[in-house]
Amino acid sequence: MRPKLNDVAREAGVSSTTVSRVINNHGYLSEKTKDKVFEAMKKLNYQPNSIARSLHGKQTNLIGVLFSSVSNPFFGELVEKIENKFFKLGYKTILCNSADNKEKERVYLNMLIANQVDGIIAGAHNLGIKEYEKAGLPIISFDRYLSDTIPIVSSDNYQGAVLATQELYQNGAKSIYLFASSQTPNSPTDKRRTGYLETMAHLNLPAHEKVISSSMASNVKALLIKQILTTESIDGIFCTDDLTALIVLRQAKELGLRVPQDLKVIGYDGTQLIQNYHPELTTVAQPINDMAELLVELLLQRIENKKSDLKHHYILPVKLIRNPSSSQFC
Amino acid sequence: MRPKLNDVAREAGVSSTTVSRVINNHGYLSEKTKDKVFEAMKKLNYQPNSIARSLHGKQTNLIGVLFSSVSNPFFGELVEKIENKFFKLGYKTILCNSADNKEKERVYLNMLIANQVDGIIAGAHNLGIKEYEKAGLPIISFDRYLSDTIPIVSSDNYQGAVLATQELYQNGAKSIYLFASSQTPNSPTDKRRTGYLETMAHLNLPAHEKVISSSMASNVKALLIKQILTTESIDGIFCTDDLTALIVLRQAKELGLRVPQDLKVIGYDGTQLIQNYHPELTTVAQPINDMAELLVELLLQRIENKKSDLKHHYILPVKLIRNPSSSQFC
DNA sequence: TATTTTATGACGCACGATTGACATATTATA
DNA sequence: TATAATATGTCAATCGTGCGTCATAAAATA
Repeated sequence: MRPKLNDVAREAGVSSTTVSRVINNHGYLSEKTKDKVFEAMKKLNYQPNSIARSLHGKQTNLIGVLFSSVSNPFFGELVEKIENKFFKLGYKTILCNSADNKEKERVYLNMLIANQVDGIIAGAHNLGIKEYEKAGLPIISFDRYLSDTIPIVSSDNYQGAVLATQELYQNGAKSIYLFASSQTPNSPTDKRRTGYLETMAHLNLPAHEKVISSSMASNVKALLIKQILTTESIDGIFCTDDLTALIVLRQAKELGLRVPQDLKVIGYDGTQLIQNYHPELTTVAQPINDMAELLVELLLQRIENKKSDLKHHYILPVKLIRNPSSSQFC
Repeated sequence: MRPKLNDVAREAGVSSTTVSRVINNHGYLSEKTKDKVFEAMKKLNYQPNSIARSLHGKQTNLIGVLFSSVSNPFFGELVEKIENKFFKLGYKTILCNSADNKEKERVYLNMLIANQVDGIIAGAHNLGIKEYEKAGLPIISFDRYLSDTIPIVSSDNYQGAVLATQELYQNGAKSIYLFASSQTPNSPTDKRRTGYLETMAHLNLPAHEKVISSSMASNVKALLIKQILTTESIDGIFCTDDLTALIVLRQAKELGLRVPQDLKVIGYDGTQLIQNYHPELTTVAQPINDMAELLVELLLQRIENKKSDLKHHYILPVKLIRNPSSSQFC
């Protein structure tokens, strides 16, 4: 049996009240008793039961972090940053991978409520608004509209798409395609789409969109992309995520297309993984660290002061990362 | 205020005892009252407070999952699988990224104890054995020895190294190097090292080891690797992780070395990410899903039956994944 | 009709820690 | 010395649920 507060009291030869006071640094305490208590705690290897504390007080210091999948490097890196920052502030992170499954997301949400988490970072969005609202918890959303009262943190998807499209154009591409990973309105990809479309219109170039669904297996993606590359006349592609861009590069290579001479490719996300292991890929980097920082900060503000009025949408700037070796693509 | 059991009772017009009975399906209950109660629960959007339940009962249904970093794709994929499997069984996962920081790992461990987790999957190992032992909790270790009482799950690191080395040899490599990501005894990398060394000895070939520390920044790694490739005469490299292998491939390309004619490279881990986006890399794939499955299953056995005698070491088979396009490397 | 089974309520303790109200010492200060 | 500040103890309530014990009543069965 794990030692309890009373055991520590007995060991230290003081009352349980005193032990509690020492732990919470509450009221008058002499150095002597403090030392005695700490020593007893150490000797018994005592850890206050935070379940019991949570039941009494209000906070559990638990945060629910809900994303579709940490095996996607972008989310993996984001979640890691979030987890780190919360940890430094004394919060623990319950990880939830919804796998883009509505039912799973609902069950997770209820579980988080049942576990009295202090707040939620929502990065998986298949549920309706109501479900999140009825949670009655501080929530910050990553990159998607949930409701008018739930703040959103995202990078500047629109501007990122503009940058990407312009970059392709300025490097000589004329037949520029968009390879989008989804078609959901309200999704970040959709704003990237808008940015692309408007830039193309501005440049008086015809837009071409292809959906490379993120739910497809990568070999299916590869096949589809290969087919598109052979059928259509393309000299520039803006992929709404880096992993798709990698497939494009590979298929282009297999088809004997020279990059960047014949085909220019630009990705999106700019994870550390891509920057480290695929520096050849020009990409629009989201400020993963800054976004994590802001998500955490805003959620804490909401937790500490429910009515603190936050802006509804926080948009952080993106950064174009060019292939370092010359100004070329790939 | 979140509704409590009493509120549901009032709403349903029954006693709180009855509500508790309905929730826990305990004792005699008529369909009528059950329905009334469920309806009231739905109406009030009631979720039993699992904090309170945990305090009363024994289990919290929380599992601590302690790894160094989920932003590493291998751990990301493993953690995701683990989380999924636990979720299906009604357990929640507290994610801890120790970042290979001893102090952080210790704080995390204490935090998990304080939170009364039912058990721990330990995949970050910088602490001494004692700290884990004094936790007095069911623990299963991933890939490293912690103590005689803590079971280990790992893939067959030795055999994987043998396979890798033999593969290089059978494809004509004679001057085969080991690029190891660390030098820690007891670590999985060390068993891969042993496998390499013994195979080389068996083949009557001289062994060459280089440490490419995982703590190095990737551009530093790249520089170091480039330097090794230019200085030494190498025609085969066994990297103890895939990401390092990717750097090797890139540097080889930059140096004009033809792969696989001039240099054969083989990696280790075989994540879905690598298989999907770098099918050209021959690698030794660890059975990520099976390992996750086993870790979860063993921990649950320990939780349900403390004294259940498990084997001390479970070694799962690895699989060589060759570049599908012909039998070539890269 | 007598007895068992089924269905519900009322009550209270337990889980482990926090906290406030009071009481009582021991020091320190006026 | 009288008063205040400091230091500790006792006691009890509280957080939300689970569950055992009793009691009671209706329905089902003997």
